[in-house]
Amino acid sequence: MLTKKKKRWDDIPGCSLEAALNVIGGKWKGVFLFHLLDGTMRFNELSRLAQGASPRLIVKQLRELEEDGLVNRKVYAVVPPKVEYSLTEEGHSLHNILHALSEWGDLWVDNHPVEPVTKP
Amino acid sequence: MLTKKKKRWDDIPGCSLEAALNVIGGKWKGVFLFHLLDGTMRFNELSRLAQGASPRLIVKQLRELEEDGLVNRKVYAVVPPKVEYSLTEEGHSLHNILHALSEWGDLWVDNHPVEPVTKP
DNA sequence: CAGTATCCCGGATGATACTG
DNA sequence: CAGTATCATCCGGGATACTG
Repeated sequence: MLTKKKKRWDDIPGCSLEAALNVIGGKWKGVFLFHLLDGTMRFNELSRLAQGASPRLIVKQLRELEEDGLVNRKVYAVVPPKVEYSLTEEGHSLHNILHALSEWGDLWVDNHPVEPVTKP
Repeated sequence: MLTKKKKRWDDIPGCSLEAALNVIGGKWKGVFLFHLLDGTMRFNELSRLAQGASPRLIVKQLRELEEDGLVNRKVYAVVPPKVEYSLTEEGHSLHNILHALSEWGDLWVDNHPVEPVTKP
């Protein structure tokens, strides 16, 4: 019998670049990974980063990052609950890429001012 | 009066990293950009890279890349039609990032073998 | 060759409410 | 605090056919 887990990158088109983007490209994944570079964070802190996102989505993104081996989830058996998220070694291996993306995005945003443009 | 163009990164959460991922994160954008690093390509060549994608999607991705200033589209007034796509300077500025992503993706895929796993 | 034009679906995301 | 549960929605993307 086969257990075939549905992976988001099942459809790898032979291109590892696609795989990479699938792993870090989720809605808030970049932001989470980037901020986790600085240390562990709790669920609430991450929530605050993802302004306006519902807990559901946040959990989903974090679970996927966990499944993909980029993030650790440590649950403390206390009440009220406490859960800490941190990067795995593999997660930290994204350090350079995440910073590069951030810097590139910075420049790009500068060079591509968001319209509106006032029209006479 | 204001003209407000709907941008895919309208919802920038203050994080330039998100912006970057939104720009290069489309289904085939990474692949297209990566291969365009090596030179200009025609529509058909790009289509072949995106195995199984419908022309509609391909056009859409290319148009977005064009709008975002990463890709040039040069139309030759000949018949049969000939259109060449190439990277702008801004597109080329992604060189390092694209290669880094590709390499990282390579490693990651190696370390995360796709199931299925045979179960006794 | 390099696209358009339609129709359509499913997964990704949102909103709201509830709980161990 | 850190989530689940449920319902609703949106739109990225697929399939197919047609054209200058």
